[in-house]
Amino acid sequence: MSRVRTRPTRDDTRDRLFEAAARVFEADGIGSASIEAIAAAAGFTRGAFYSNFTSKDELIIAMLEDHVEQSIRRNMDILARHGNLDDFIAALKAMDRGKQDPLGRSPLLHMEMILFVARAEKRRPELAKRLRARRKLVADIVEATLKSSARGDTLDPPWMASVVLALEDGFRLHRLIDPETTPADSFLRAITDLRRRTGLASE
Amino acid sequence: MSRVRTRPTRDDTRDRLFEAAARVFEADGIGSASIEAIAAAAGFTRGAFYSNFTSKDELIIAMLEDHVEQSIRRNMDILARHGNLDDFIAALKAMDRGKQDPLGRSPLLHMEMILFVARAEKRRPELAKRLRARRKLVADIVEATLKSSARGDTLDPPWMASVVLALEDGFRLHRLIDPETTPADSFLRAITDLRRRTGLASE
DNA sequence: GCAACTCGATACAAGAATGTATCGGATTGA
DNA sequence: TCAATCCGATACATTCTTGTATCGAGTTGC
Repeated sequence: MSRVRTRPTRDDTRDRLFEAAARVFEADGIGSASIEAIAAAAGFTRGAFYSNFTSKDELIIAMLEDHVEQSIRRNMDILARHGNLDDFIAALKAMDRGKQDPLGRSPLLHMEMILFVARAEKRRPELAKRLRARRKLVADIVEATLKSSARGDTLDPPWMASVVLALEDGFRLHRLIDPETTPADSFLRAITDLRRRTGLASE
Repeated sequence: MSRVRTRPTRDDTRDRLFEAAARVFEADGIGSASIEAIAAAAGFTRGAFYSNFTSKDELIIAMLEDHVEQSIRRNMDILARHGNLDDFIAALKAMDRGKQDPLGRSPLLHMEMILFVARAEKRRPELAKRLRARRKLVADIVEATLKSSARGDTLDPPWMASVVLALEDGFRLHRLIDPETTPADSFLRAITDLRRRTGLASE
C-alpha cells in the first residue's frame, strides 16, 4: 500500500464527478448541463462518466442521495444535539459566522435540486419524507422548549416548524435575486423575532 | 375587416409561443426545453419561432417582462387597492378560493424563472427592483394598519414585509415537494397567525 | 388589383450531445 | 509473474439542436 497510486480509485472518480457536477449545475442549471461538460470539469472524458453512471439522471439521483442524506443528516444532528431553542439557535449562529449554508450546499444548487425532484414523480415522496422528518425534529424542539418554559400555549409545534422551514427557504430564494436587501442573517433574525413574539425567548 | 382571417396576427403567434413555452418550461425545465419543442407545442415550426425571437433567451426575457410585469402589477394592484390588512387578506382569500396562484402563474414556472434570473447577472437588478417594490407596498400596508390601530409598536414594517414575502415563496417551494403536508392555504394561515401575534388582528 | 411586404414553412448545413464498442495501461490476486 | 479484471480514453454512429437561407401564400398599401 506504500506504492504510489497512479490511478485514482473508483470512489475518487465518483467524488470528483459529483463535485464537478455540482459546479456545472450551479453555473448552467441542471437542464443545460451536458455530460461532456461535467466530465471535463472533473478532468475526465465522457468515458469515465459512462463507466460510473448510465445517465445524467442517475448521477443526479446519486448526488441527491449523497448530498441530501449527508447534509440533512448533518442538519438533523445539529437539531437533535440541541434539545432546546437556545442551543439550536446558537448552533445556527455559529454556522452563519462560518458563512456556511445550513444545508451545506450552494443555495442555487439547492433550488435546482428541489425543482428536479418536484418533476421526478418517483423521487418526490422520498424527499418529502425527509422534509417531514426535519419538520418533525424542529417541532420537537419547539415542543420541548414549550414544556420547559411551562407555558401552556396555543402554540402548535408542527405548524411552527412548517413556518420556520418555509422562512428558511423563502429567504434563501430571495437572497438569490436580491442579496443586497436580503442579508444572510435574515432567517436567524426572523426566528429570533418569532421566538420573542411567541414568548419562547429566554430573556 | 369582416374578412375571414386565415393567418393569425403576429401578436397571436407571439402569445401562443409564450403560452407554449410556459407549458414546456413547466414540464421539462427551462434548460432542457428546445426551441423545436416550444414551437411544436404552439403548433408552429421553428420558422415561426425565429421569425419572432432570435433565441431562447430572448423569448424568456420577453416572457419575464410580459408575465412579471403583468402579474406583479396585478399583485400590486390588489395590494394597493387594499390599504389595510383586512381587505388585503380578504382579497388573498378570494384568490385562494379561485385556486389561483397569487402570482398568477404556475409555482414551478415561477421558480424556474427565479433561477433563470438568478443566473442572468444582467437581469437580476431588474427583478430585484420589482421584489423591493412589492416589499415596499406590503410594508406600507403594515404601516398603515399599524397607524390606524394606534399602537405604537416595535414592529418594523419593511422587515415584516420581508418576512411575509419569504413565507409566501417558502411555502410555495415546499408545496412543490410535499403538497400533502403543505396545504395551499399555508401562507394565508401564516399571515393570519402573524397578524394575531403582532396584535394587528381586527378581532 | 397590383406591387411590396410580412411571416411562417421548408430545406439545409454545422455543431452539440448522447450512447456504445473497443482499446490499452494499470491493478489485483494467486 | 502472469492472467484476469478494472476503468478511463478513444473512436464512431446516431440523434438532437441550432441557426440561416429561401420560398410562397396571404396581407396591406396605394
